[in-house]
Order: sequence, then C-alpha cells, then structure tokens
Amino acid sequence: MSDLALKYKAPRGTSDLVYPESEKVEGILRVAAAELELRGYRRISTPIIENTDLFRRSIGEATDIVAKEMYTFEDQGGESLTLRPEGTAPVVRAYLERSLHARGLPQKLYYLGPMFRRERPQAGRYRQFHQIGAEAIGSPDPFIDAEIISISEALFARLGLRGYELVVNSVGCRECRPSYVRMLSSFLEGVSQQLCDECRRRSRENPLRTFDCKKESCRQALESAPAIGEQLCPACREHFTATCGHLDRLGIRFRVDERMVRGLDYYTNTTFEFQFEGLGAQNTVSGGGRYDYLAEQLGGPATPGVGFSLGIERLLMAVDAQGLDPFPGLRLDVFVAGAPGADRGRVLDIMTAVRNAGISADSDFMERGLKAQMKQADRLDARLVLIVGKDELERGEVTFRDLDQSRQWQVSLSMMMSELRDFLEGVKRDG
RNA sequence: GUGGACGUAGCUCAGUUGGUUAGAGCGCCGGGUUGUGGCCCCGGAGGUCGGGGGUUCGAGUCCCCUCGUUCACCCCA
Repeated sequence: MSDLALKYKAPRGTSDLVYPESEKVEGILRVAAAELELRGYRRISTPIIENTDLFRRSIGEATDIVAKEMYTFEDQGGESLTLRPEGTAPVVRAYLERSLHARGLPQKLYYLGPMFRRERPQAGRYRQFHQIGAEAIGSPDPFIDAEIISISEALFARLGLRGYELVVNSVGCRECRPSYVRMLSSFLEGVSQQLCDECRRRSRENPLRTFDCKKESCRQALESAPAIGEQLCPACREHFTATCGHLDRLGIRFRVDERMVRGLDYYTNTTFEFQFEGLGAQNTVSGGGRYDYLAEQLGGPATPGVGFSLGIERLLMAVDAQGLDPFPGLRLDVFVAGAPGADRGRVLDIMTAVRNAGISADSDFMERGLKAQMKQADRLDARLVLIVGKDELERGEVTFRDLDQSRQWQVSLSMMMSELRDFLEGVKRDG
C-alpha cells in the first residue's frame, strides 16, 4: 500500500479515533455522563442532520457559523438539510416537537456527539468535532444557571485538571441589550479613527465583537467603552448578581468579564466560558449561556433555557497537556497459546470457555509458533497466558503463565476456571 | 477566506557546496531456545524521497505549480 499514493484519506479537519485514544475518550465520556446523571440530566439523541432553517433562525444569519461554516446540502427531495454545527437548537427543537414540557419542568437533557463546521483546521479546531453538552429547559431560576456552569467544573475536578479560568458575563435581555448596543455603537463611531479595518467593519456589523480584537491599538481605543454591566436592566442585573452569588456558594471561582462575547445570537443574560492555559489559540474548552427567547424563535411558546457544551477534543488536549492519564487502554485478561503438537480445537474450546465466563480472552489467528504467540500476548498486555500443549493435554492440565511476574504453574483442566477467577481477582486487587 | 512553516520507510528523523546501489533508531516478520514474551544477538520485508513540470550531463537536494499537513488570523467547542 505504500508503493501507491493512498487514494482516500480522512477529509480535512476530520480524523480517525483509534485505540488507545478511543478508549481514553470513552472513559472521559463515561465520567462526563455520570456527572450529568448525578445531577438529574437525561440523555437525548437528536439527528445529525436538521432542516437548514433551524440553524439559520436560531444561531443567527449574521454569525460566521451560518454565513460560511455550515455543511448544507439539498437532498433528493429538494429539502435543504444541514449537518448540525451545534447542539442547542436541535435539543430545543426536540423539546418543542415532542412536547417535553409535559414531562415536567425543567427538562434537564444532555447530549453527546459530533458537530460540523467548515473552518480551516488548527490546534483545537476541527471540521468534525465532538461535544458533550446539557440543556436545562423551562426554568429562569439563576440556580439552574449556576448548576449548568458547575457541571464542567465538576468534570474538570474529576479528571484532575488545573490551569483554567471560568469567565462569566451577562449580555442582557431584549430590553437592555439593544440600548447598550446602540450606546456602544455611538462610542465606536467616536473612536473609529483609532480602530483597525477589521474593527471598523465589526463596529457596523456586530459592535460587541470589537471587544475580542487582539490589537493593542484597538484595545486602548476601547478602554473607555461603556460596559454592559452598568447598562443591564434591573431584572437582568438581579439575575446576574444572583447567578454569581450561587457560584460563590458552590465554591466555584470565576472572573466577570464584561467584554466576553459569544458567537451565537440566541444568548441572553448569563454567558460563560472555561478557558485553559497552554492549549494554543483555541483555549475555550467549555462554554454556554442562557437563551430565553430561543424557543419562541423556533415557533414555540416563550420558554427560558440555559445550557453548555464542551469540546471533547479540547478537553483531551488539556488532559494530555497536563500529563494526566485517567483512563489507560484496555487490557486483555487471558491469551490462550497453543504449543506445537496441541490440537488447535482444544485451544479454541478453552478460549471459548473463558470468554463464556465473562473473562476477556484472545488467541492466535496467524498459525504462529509458541514464541510468536507469547510475543503477541505481551503486546496485547495480557494478564495471563494459558499454554495449551501436547504435554499438558496428556496430563489433563494447562500451564498458567503470569506475564507480569514471569511465573508459571500447572493447573488441572477441572480446576482451570476457578483458578483463573482467583488469579484475576488477585491481580485486580493488587492493582 | 488570508498568512507562515513543513512534507524522505508504519513512526521519529539523518541525508555534506546538486553526483550517481537513499540511511539510522524504533516498530513489523523470522531465526538464535526440540514448547515460552519483555533484555541481547543475527537476518529479512518495507521508500517511484507527497504529486506534476522545469533547470542540469546528473535533483531527495535548485525553481515553479499543485496537493496535503500544521500553526496563526478570522471565529469558536
């Protein structure tokens, strides 16, 4: 295969997840799901494709995601479908479509799976990436904002992660945000001479975005820009204060950054991000916020909601960067090796018996010699090798070989299964 | 979409001012042990030097194009 240029490769920005990394990811997802379920969140799986309009309406026509990053296609029936670029809109759509409100409020749902955005890949950014996220739909209570925020924090703690910062902000509601944006716009007009071209464009199209310009000149020009905190209406201010208070009560450290902007249009009130050190330019591992008008925008009744989503690849980058290895790869319990002269059928019988007892077992499928089989067992990191040879079979025994200790002993076939169980229990107890 | 860096065996990389059979380590396969892994020794397989074009007597080495990877911008998980 190496003499020909490979014809097919994973599409740009996508990748294959192969063991042991696949097992590590599986482990992380299990812990994440456990943290969610611990808090009463239930799993929801929505389709990977949705009607294109769902995303246009919810995320916002002017956002980069909708304007240039969606994988959109027309199916044979002429319907415009899009590979989901994010998880919240589909969940809210499902909530409305399936009348989940009838099952009690709030509906606490979590999801897990691939998302698609057509961007230029770079560290921590892929065209197909994976998120685990949760939505609490139906409650305006700041307690639930704090709960949503706390989930990522709990997961990071479980994985032993450090070196991150939680940044929170409030972007107000449909009453106070527009007047703030107008105020900011007129401020930006005043300083437009000092802004870069990019920021001048942003001042027109999405004034809040000027805050994330990295150029020193722009940052200086924005020093005296009006802050949203002072412009929030009393209700929003109260909501934000309460949310922060609840975070304090939960013992979660955070920083309020009134200039933090998030990319989706549907956010209201609370927004937040967990940013990590040492991950390169894409350092937001988890983020989210409140979206109190989203349900109505999708044609449903006014329904408040809050949620977050967390990037699995970025989480994994952080885990690796910090040298953590919370989920080592799978280990095989038993390798059944056939020594020369042994009936391979008997080897198969033994392997099958072991597997039927719920103990993982593998054997040789390359018709190799014993030496090569031992090597294979070592490579599979087997806890134990059962050597089945002519001598053993004549005596009605098998040889047990402990690869870690380099010890071996004989066991009669009748005692094999119980000896096996004892051995495995022993190694597992000793670690 | 824009910019930079890089593309030599499965992996990590060497390859002198262009010089003619393209190397190493690791990995893989086999042997050294008539039935035994990890260490050691020996052998083997595996590369049209990303692809195409050009310059040259001669190009992995120079030039152009192209594809890919990667980092950054934009933006976001």
